[in-house]
Parts: sequence; C-alpha cells; structure tokens
Amino acid sequence: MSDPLSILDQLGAELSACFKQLGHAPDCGAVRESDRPDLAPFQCNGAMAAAGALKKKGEKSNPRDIAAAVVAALEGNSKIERLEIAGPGFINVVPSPALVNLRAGELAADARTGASLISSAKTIVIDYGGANVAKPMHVGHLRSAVIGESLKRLLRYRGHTVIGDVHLGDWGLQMGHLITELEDEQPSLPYFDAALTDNYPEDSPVTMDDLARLYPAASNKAKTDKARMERSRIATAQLQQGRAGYRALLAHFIDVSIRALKKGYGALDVDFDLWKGEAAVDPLIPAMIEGLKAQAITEEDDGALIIRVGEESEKKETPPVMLLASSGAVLYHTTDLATLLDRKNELNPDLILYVVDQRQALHFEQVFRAAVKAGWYEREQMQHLGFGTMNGKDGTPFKTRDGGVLRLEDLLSMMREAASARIAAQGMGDKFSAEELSDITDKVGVAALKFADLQNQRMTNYIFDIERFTAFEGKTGPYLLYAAVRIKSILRKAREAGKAAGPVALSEPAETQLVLALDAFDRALMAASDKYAPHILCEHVYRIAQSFSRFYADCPILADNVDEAVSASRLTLAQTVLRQLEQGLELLGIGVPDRM
RNA sequence: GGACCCAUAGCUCAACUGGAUAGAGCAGCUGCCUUCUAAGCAGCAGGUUGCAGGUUCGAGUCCUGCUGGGUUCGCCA
Repeated sequence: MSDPLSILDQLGAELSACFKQLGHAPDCGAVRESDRPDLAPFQCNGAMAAAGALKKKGEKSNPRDIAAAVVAALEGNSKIERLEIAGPGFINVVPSPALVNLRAGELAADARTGASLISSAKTIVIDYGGANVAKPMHVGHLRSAVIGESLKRLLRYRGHTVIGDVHLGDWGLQMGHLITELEDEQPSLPYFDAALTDNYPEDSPVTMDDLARLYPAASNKAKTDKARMERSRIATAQLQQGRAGYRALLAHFIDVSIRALKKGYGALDVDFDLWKGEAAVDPLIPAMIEGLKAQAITEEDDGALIIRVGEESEKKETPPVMLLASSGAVLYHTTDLATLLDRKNELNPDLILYVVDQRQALHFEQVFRAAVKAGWYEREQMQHLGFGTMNGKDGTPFKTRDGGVLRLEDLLSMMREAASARIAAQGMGDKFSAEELSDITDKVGVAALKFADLQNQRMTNYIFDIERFTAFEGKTGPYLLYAAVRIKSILRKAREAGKAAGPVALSEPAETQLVLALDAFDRALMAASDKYAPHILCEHVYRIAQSFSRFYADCPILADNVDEAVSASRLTLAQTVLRQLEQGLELLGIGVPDRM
C-alpha cells in the first residue's frame, strides 16, 4: 500500500492525467505552491510548457487555449474547488474543502504527520564536528557541529542508515608541539625517558586546561624560533614512528580531550556514533602506501611521495596529494585517505559527507580524486558539504573585542544569560523551580543559537552578531519554542477540563491555511535532505509556527462559547501541529521545554 | 596570475526545474491583552536583485564581459 498523497500531489495527479489525455506530456500537470497565495494556494504552469513543446515541433498554439481545455476537462472534479486561468496561461488551483478536510484527518492519524520514508536506504557516513585534541571548542566549531548534527538526524529520519564521526584532529604537528612543551614544563615525567617503554601512569599528567595552555604556547614560540619548530617536528615524527612514551602521552591527550569535547558537544545536543580520529587510522598507513605504490599511481617528487590528481581539462593542474613529506612524515592528505580506506573496510558506505569549512574544498577535491584513482570509491560517493565562515561585523572571521576567539562555552553562557534575563523580564522567574528554570534557559539558548545558524543557506558566509543571536522575537528559535509551548499549555488545560480531541472539521480560513502548511512537511524534508540544506526545514517549521500563531489568535479552542465538536477538531489540529513542530525541531537538533 | 564562492529592502537573510505583483525577520509607523502564555496577532511603509549586454512568450535564477568583496593555490591541520 502506498502512502496517502499530499494535497499538492493529488492535485498534480489530476492535472497530469488531464494533460496526458489532451496529448501533452504528463509532467506538464505538475502542481506547485502558488507564488500568489492571495489568488489560490496552488498553481500549474504546464500550459506554457506544453505550448513550448508544440512550438518546437512546428505547431502553433496558445497556452491560454491549452489551459482552457484543461480547465474544461476538469470541470466537476471532486478534489478541485476552482480553477482559474491567469496571465499567459497560469492555472490557479483551489482544492476542495472535502479534500483538505480528508487530508487533515490523515495527517492527524499519521505518526509521522505526512513524512514519507525513502525507498532505497543508503549507508551514509557524516564526518562533522572537526574538533581538535587539545584545543577548546570555539565559535568556529559551531557551524560544522550544528549543520552536521541536523543533516544526520534528517537523513536518518528519511530512512537512511547514518553514522556520525567526529574525526578528531589528533595526529599532526600539534601533537609534537604539545609533547615538547610538556617536556619543557615537566621534564621528569616518565614519558620522556626514551629508555622506558612500558608501565606509564594511568592518570593523565595534564588537564584540558593544561592542554589549552600548552598548545598555543608552543605554537607561538615555533613561529619565530626555528629550532623550537624543529623539536616539534622531530617529536611528531617520533610519535608517528611509535615512540612508546609519546604514544602513551597521546592516549592521555585524546582521552582528556574527548571527555571535554563530549561535554561541549553535549551542551549543544550534538553527539557522534564514532569518536575516531586521525591517530586511529595510523596503523593502516604503511600498507596503504605500499598498495598505492603497487598500483603505480604514486611518484616521488622533491623527496616527497605524491599522487598526481590533475585532470586534462584544467588550465592549471590541481596540486598533487602529498602522501609523505620529504621528512617521511605523514600529512593531512595521508590520514584523510587512510580514513576513506578505513571506512571502506569497516562500513562500506554508499556515501560519505564531509561537513567542513568551505576553505578546505581543494583539500577534499584532491583526496577524493586520489581515492577514485585508487579504485576505492566512485567520485559521487564522496561529497564535501562546505559552509561559509562566521564573520564579524567587519566582514572578516569573527573575533572577540580583544582579538581572541570566542569560546563555545562562553557563547553558550551568554545565550543562557540572555534567556534567563528574558524570563525575569516577563516576570515568570518565580513560576518555575530552579531545575525547570535551568532546563528552560538551556533549551531557549540552544534553540536561539542553532536556529540563527541553520536558517542561513549553508554555503554563504554570514555575520555573527551577538545581538541578533540573543534576539528572541520574530524568526528565531525561541519563537518556535513559544508556539510549541502554547500548544502544550492548551493540551494540559484540555486534559484538566476533560475535553477530548475529535474528528477534524475545518471551518475557518486559518484552519485550512494551517492544514496546507502541515501538508508541506514531506516536501520540505525531501528538499532539505536532497540538497543537504537544513535551512529549508527551518523555513518550514517557521511557517508552521506562524500558521499556528494565526490559528491561535483567530480560533479559540477551549473558550466556553466554542461548540464541543469544533473544540474537539481544533484540539486534534493543535496536537498534530505540536507533533510535527517538535519533530521538525528535533531534526534541527532543537529540544522543546514544557513551559517557558 | 589560476581555481572556487558571493553581491537581493536601512540591517540580517529567503526565493523549489527559468514563471504572475521578488518574500520573511529586525529596525520605523498604526491598531490589539477583564477570554487558551503579548517571546504573540493584524496592518502600513520600505526594491532599477552590483553594472552592461545576450538567450526567450518570460531572467534574481541560464550565457558572456565588467566592477566590488571573500577564500584558496605540494611538504600546517
């Protein structure tokens, strides 16, 4: 049995059959949401397309005549209330009240409020997060985490098998920096005694704060001090060659960092199935390199081992993939290639998505081409979903007033503070227990933050403005929560009053408009997941909240003068809106409090 | 210099495969709380879609050129 169709699809089916019957291509009957909702909720532009097709065949025709024939043929169709021809041949389509009413009942009865499941499920890996060992999370990590998490949930809800991997940066020069800087601070630690190979302490010699201090200290010194840089390079090479003390230290660094990161991502309601990193694929590298050499796709160049990935059509050749530096060290390309191999072996995914800053587009293009050359994947199986940077008001990447990076932790507490100030200003502060208050401020803060980010199109840069992030009115996360909370409040009151939900019977325009908005859920989900574009889902949930707010203002539900059947119908509508709204928000990674 | 991205209302952003009068929010102005949470609702105002051409019934969207901004270009990750 197939899923019941949306109103739009049902109307499209009627129009398509009609176009076909009149000798035109069926897809001319495609119906879409109208650009002129004041005239009709739906429109069909196929008459123009049909006329265009005839013209190509050398036949003259008038799109308005074609439209008129379609309208005449559909006379009396029970799903259609009214058809009108406008302009050069647009057909405005108004669905019949019976159709809308029937569909409202279907949506209310459906656990997924109209959301379909994909017919062929894929195994998809999403590589997002992008945090590094030893570096505290800052606003630069926000977009990847928030967008990646939403895409993961969205694709899963559509029916795919999705594996999220944080893919930590834990294998580069930064590790050498940390090791050498720690050695300068605490030279007596056993990890630095090259004679020792075992029995290192179980407890980490450093905390997250230590790491956060050590790395920039070393990095700054190395910028001007060549000898200092060389020590870090050597330590990195020795680590990669397997020096036991360094490996033991690395394990501590990773462990300490993951614990901190789980907390940081947890505060954002972001979690990963895999906490793998670059170090995890290190054991694969020697055999991988041998394999690539055996395929004769590598070459030596200036002492480095490379894979050329240029293509004929390029005016200027894309730079090669660097497998081994002339020093013999493993590079970013190498670990990312090894990760692709690891995923092939362990998960054999159909698709791998990288939610990473757009600035790394070239890097991924290189690595993907190498993986294709190696015969591991088809090019279409790997996609870099870049996103623009978060800029300050001056148009350059965001910095705090004193020029530093804004820690994610600090941003979140700013959000919470703003939320809590807002509750106080409402005079609601004493209505909630301390526990509930803290839950509300968390949720409002996260909703504001995530929605502000996700509603932007992925690729473009956007301006980070704390004033705007902590705005709680208009097209914001808290507005959406507010709509959901108002419904919850009504449903509580209905329960207390012993009023039950009942069959849907629409009467007011605000009700019809609300049902039409709900019925667009599946389209929004399909478009958002096909294009990997959460902002499309943001647009939908916002429309739902808006439609509900109008309904709320126009259509009393529990008031004494409301007829029992009307009240029951509106309760069903309200429940359905809440279910879809909460589901949509969950797919954006946004949780809803009970009250606010 | 090569490659990629972007330019839409005062500000921040939308616009599905090329469709009618380019939409939201904020800021501004008018109304609406003795009735389900006013973090709300209704309304007004705001535009030569960076510039110049081209393709066609029809262009913010496609093509060419230009201007202005951003990113990136083998041994950092």
